[in-house]
Amino acid sequence: MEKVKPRTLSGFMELLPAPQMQMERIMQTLRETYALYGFYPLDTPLIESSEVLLAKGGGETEKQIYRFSKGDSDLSLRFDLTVPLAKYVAQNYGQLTFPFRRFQIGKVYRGERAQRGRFREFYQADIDVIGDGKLDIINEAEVPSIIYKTFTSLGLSRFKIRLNNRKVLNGFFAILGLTEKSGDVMRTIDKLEKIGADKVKDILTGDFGVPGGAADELLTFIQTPGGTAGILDALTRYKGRNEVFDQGADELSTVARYMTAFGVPDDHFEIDLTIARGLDYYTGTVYETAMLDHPEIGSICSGGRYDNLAEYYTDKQLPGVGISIGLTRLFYVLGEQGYLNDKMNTAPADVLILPMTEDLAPAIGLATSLREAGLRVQLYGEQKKFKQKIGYADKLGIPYVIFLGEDEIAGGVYAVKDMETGEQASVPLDGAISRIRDGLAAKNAGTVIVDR
RNA sequence: GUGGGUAUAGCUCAGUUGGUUAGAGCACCGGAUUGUGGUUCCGGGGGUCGAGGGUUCGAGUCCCUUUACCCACCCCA
Repeated sequence: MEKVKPRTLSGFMELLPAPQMQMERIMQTLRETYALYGFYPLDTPLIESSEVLLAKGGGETEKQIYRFSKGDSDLSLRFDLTVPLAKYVAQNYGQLTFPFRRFQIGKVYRGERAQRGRFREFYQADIDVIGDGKLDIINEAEVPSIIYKTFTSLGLSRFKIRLNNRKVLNGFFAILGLTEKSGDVMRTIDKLEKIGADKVKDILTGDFGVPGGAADELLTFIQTPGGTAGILDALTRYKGRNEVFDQGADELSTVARYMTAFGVPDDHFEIDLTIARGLDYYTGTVYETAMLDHPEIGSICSGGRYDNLAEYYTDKQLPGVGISIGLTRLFYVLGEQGYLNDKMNTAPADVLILPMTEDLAPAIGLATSLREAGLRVQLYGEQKKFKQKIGYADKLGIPYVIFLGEDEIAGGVYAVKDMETGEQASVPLDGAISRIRDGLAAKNAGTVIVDR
C-alpha cells in the first residue's frame, strides 16, 4: 500500500516529548505568575464567526486571517486573543465585575509566510485589564511589571521592556502638523532601529510627503538620548505646546515611577520614543520586549493601552491595557540559543516500577500506593528483557526505578534505585516513598527553566 | 503578496567533468552481558536520491515542469 508521507505544515510547531514537557513547564510558570496578580483564566473558541472577528475590517488582519466556510456559515480562526476578549467582554458585560482582569493562553493563527521565529500557528499568553468607562494609569505600570516577574520566574534575565506613549507621539505629530499622516509616520519610525535614521527620513519625505525640516525634528526628538531619566527630562522642555503631548508625557513619567515601585529594576525597562507598534488600536502606553542578545528575533512580548476595546460590539466605553507574550516564538528562541536548562527534568514520571515476576498484581498494588502518596508513577508491564526495561527508564530520564521481584515480595521490601547516582536500597513502602520524595526535592531544588 | 535558496536513510549531511552494487555520523535492532541502564566492542535492518517528464549507451549528478520546505521583504508574538 502506498504510504502517505507524514508531515507537519510549515509554520506549525510540533514538539517531541521532552521539549513538550519543557513547553508545559513554561506555561505552568506563566499561569502561576499571572494568578499571583489576581487574574481570572479565560478560554474562548478558536473559531469565531468572521463577522465578529473581522468587525473592524481592512488591513493586515483581513489579509492574514484563515477564513473558510462550512455550509452557510462564514468562519475564521482567531488572529489574536484581544479581539475575542473584546467580544467576550461586550457580550457578558452585565455579568462581569470591572476592572475585569483576565489571562488567556491559547493558539492563534496567521496565514502569512513562515520564517525564522515566525509561525502561522502560535501560542499567545495574554493578560489584560478592562475597565468600565475609566481605567487608572496604575494598570499601565502593573501589566509590564507582571511581564518582568514572569520572565524572571522563568530564569530569564537578558531582556528589556521598552515603553512609549502614543499620546506623546501623536502630540508631537500635531506640533509638527503631521496629524493626518500619523498612521504612516508611526509605522515608519517604528522601523528606525532596523533600517536606520537615513532610510526613515527617506521614506517619510519621499513616500509620505513629510517636509524635510519636520522629519529632522521628529527624528531628533525620538532619538533623544539619556535613557528613561534623560527622555523624561527632555519631554518637560516640549510641554505647553500641545495638550495631548503633555498628557502623554505625564503618563509616561507616572508609568516609569510606578514600574520602579512594582520592583522592576532600572536596567530591565526603558523609555524608547521609537517604539510605536503597528496595531492602530493603541492609544496610550505601548510596550515591546526584546531579548538583549537576540534583537533580530523581534519582540517576544508586546502590548499597550487601548481606549475603546469593544467599540465594534457595544456603545459601552471599555478602556483596557494588555500585553501578549509570543510563547511559541519565545520557546523557539530559547531552544535555538541553548537557553533551556538541560538539567530540567522532562520525565513523565518520578518513578518506574519494574516487575520481575510473571504476576503483575504486586506491582499494580505498589503503583497505586505510590500514586496515593503523590508520586508520578509508571508501571512497566511489558515482557521484555531486563536491559530493555531499565533502558526505558534511562531514555525517558525517569529518576527512580523500583525493582520488584520474588526476593522483594517475600521480604516485604522494594529495591529503590536512584538512576543518577546508581545507589540502590531495599526498603519498606514508607522508606521508598520518603527516599524518592526527598531525593526529588534535592534534585529539583533551585532548577529554573531558563539558565541565562 | 514579492525576491532568493534547498530537496539523497528516522535525523544531520557527503556523493568528483554524468560511469559498475548510493555512503558517513547519530538514532534504531541484535550480540558480548537472561536481576542492573548510560561507556566500549562486534554485527544487522533501513533509501523508487521530493514528484513527473526530457537529453544520453548510461542521470543522485544535466534540462524543463511541479510540489514541499527554508531564508529574507511586507507585517508582526
